[in-house]
Amino acid sequence: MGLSKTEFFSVQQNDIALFAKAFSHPARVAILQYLFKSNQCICGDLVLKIGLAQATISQHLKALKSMGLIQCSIEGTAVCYFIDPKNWMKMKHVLGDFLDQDLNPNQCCS
Amino acid sequence: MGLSKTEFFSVQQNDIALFAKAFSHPARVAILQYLFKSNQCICGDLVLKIGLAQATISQHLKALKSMGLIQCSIEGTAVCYFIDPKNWMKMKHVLGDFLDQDLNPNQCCS
DNA sequence: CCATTTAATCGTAATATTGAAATAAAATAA
DNA sequence: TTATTTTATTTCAATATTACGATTAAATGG
Repeated sequence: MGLSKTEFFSVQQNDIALFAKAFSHPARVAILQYLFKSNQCICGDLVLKIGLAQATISQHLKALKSMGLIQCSIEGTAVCYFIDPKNWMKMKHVLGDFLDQDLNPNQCCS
Repeated sequence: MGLSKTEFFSVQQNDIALFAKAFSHPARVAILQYLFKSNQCICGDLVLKIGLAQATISQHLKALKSMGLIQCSIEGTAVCYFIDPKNWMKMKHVLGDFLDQDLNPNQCCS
């Protein structure tokens, strides 16, 4: 039905899925990498850098902002975006704990 | 248009997005967590454990398999799924490098 | 052979995502 | 005020994802 049954899952499982969704589009990955490299940027920088339309970049920025991974401050006519360090760390822990699961050494399908 | 412009992005950026997409649904997170805990399982176990329909679980398993994160072996009428340790490690490195980016200590939006 | 068990696939409906043109909004500059 | 710059929003089209009932397929047991 196109609607995830989130009520079937734990808060942690839904959190992992939500953070992963933030990175599930290469444009959002590119935006975050650019923000890490340049420390901050405006929407127009990303339009030039990435090549997607302004409306599209703005939409991806809105998505990243609503997930809390980036913040912005208004500077005249420009809007300056930057990584939210606190939520980036939170995301790192949530996803890190999941990725760092180790395989059980027991034999499989015995 | 509903079609990601993958050609605008690097192989690495697309890889990160593809692996993240594997985790972007809580059912797939739950499946992987269960596989880590139990080492292996069959589709029917997950149907009971998670509560989604058999066809739905089967679809999520197919997605995880096509991304290389899990493998399976046929055991009579059952199909036994397990984590692919090699690709799990590869994914961990690809995503880990991205997540471990550090913030530049310089002042933002100066 | 036929029934049972288990999973994959097909078909379909509902919803979400992606992309961009057009427009609106908000701040500044002249 | 008017023009310019920059970004956000609206709207729409195309495609993808999620979910599940129904069916099919494949192996085993009787």
